[in-house]
Amino acid sequence: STPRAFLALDESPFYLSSSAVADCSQEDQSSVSSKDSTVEAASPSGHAPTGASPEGEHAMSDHLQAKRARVENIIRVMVGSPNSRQHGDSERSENEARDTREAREAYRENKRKQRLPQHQEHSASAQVSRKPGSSSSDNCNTKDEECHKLKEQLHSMQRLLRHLQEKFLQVYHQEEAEYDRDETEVGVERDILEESTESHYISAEDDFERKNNRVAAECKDRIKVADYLVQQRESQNLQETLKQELTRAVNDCVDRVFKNVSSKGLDLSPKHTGAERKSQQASSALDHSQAEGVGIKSRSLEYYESSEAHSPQDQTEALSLVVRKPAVPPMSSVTPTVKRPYPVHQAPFQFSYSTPLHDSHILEHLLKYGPHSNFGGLPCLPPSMDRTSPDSVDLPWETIAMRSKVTSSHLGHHARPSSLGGVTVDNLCLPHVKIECGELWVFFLNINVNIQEGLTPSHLKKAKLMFFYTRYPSSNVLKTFFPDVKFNRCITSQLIKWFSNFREFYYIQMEKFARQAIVDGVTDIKDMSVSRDSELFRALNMHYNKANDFHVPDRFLEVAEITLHEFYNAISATKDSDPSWKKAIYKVICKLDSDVPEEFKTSSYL
DNA sequence: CTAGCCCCTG
DNA sequence: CAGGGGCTAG
Repeated sequence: STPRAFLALDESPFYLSSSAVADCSQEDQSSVSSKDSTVEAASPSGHAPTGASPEGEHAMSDHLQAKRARVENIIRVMVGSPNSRQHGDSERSENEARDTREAREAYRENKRKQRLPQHQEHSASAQVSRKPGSSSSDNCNTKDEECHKLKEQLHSMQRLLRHLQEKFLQVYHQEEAEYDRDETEVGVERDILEESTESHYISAEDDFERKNNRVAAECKDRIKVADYLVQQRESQNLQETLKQELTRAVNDCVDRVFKNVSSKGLDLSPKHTGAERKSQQASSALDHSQAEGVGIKSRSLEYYESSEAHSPQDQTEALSLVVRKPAVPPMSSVTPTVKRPYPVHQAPFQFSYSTPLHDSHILEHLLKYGPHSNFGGLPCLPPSMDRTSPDSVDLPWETIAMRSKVTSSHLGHHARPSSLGGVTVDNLCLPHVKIECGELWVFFLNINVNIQEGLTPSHLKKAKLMFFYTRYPSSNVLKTFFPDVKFNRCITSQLIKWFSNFREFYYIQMEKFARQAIVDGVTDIKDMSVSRDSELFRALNMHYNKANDFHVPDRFLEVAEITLHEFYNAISATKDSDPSWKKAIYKVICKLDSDVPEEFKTSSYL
């Protein structure tokens, strides 16, 4: 396996969190508590000795040994006392073991300090994760659990980053005397460090988002300074090695997360043309889910290099994320891909805005105003919708959160310990840390944001298809058939409004065709049937099933025919002179509702 | 009073 | 399709 330097001690949080993720089926408490004991047992035996003790390394190749020597050199410089790095190259191998032990000891010291607060952090995050929007519906519990796991992973990564930053700052403070830098700046930096460690160690009730915000901001600032200091060093070697060895680890870490996520179906593909989107929607169509049920899997394999088989359910759920917020025009000539400032080998995270939005804008905004500010200042985002609704203030964030919801759930259900587990800190590219840190933060914050979506275009599509079964759905029906929607007054009335609009169109068509039949001289009702190739059906199908990818139930044809007859009879009897003549018809039609098939209950049926 | 429906308008 | 006004039932 990959060589593990002292920094690999920080793996333990990752093994920890990945095991927690793997155990996601367990209830929250057990997984949280078991995970600590797992670390206790696995960390000392598994990583530190193999990586650091001289005895167990005979099998190690020369290349790895050289690499390890370089890393340990870094360690010595970063951890050891100033005089310990004064010795020449000849003494180096002699002192190597000792220095490594010192480093390990120093790190253990560090780790001991972290252990206690770690518990607090976990329990705190557990509480926080439970809080948002999970009270009402049952399926929220699993999501919360999954969110919780991911939060723990984020915590772990934060600890890793923090540790790295602290190491850099140690170097920084050592060099203070030598370089005699500006006092104020130094003070500021020290304050930042103290403040951050404090806030992270005693943040039992600290808000998770706020922590993230601060971590990202501090990370930004401190890494800038640290980067500068590293460049100041005499040893170019050290600088290069540091960069490579340190950042690649974080990159790796991020990549693993993203890779894992993308393999779970999150839309991470670098670009999606409109045609691709359309084909996605087509292939995700309803008729695949039950009766016809073809080609679901092929699509996922086509887009994602997943080693796991996707169940159809997984796939359909993931696909719902492809849809965009209703406030934004769904299709734009511009590909809504966010470009990254750095080329990355992994698929970039993609926000689905109709206007190109550089993620640095998002980051900048986040760092300034935090996650719960709205994005009104960003020109590419639609203005917040209903300002009077308390929920809508955060809408732009929920837009982002839409993606992360399924992400978290998939991670929770299928995370493989191997993929997220062995994150080694043997690769760092310092200039990249800043952006990776920020993106990582944004990514996890997305997951953390309350799972609280508005109605999306795919919800609308689903509602239209449901109309083939029920013209007058009750609120309860709506709630049960849109389980991925957090219902509030606003959302409910919007859904009801949708069906009201559907009915309106439906009845208008009925009246129109009934009158047309009368004009055409139809005398016998039997001449007015509604079949799939009749003009009336085509009009209706075009409205409710535009993609024509759903098999309209026969019952709908019957109901339509009955409705047409009702209108025909009423008009023939000149009842339409009564201003409320339609009410009688409505009363008839509302009794013709049938049950919506169970398949529609799938949270992201489309 | 609120929820829900209808109607009309943009 | 959303907003808004009018209306009704509970």
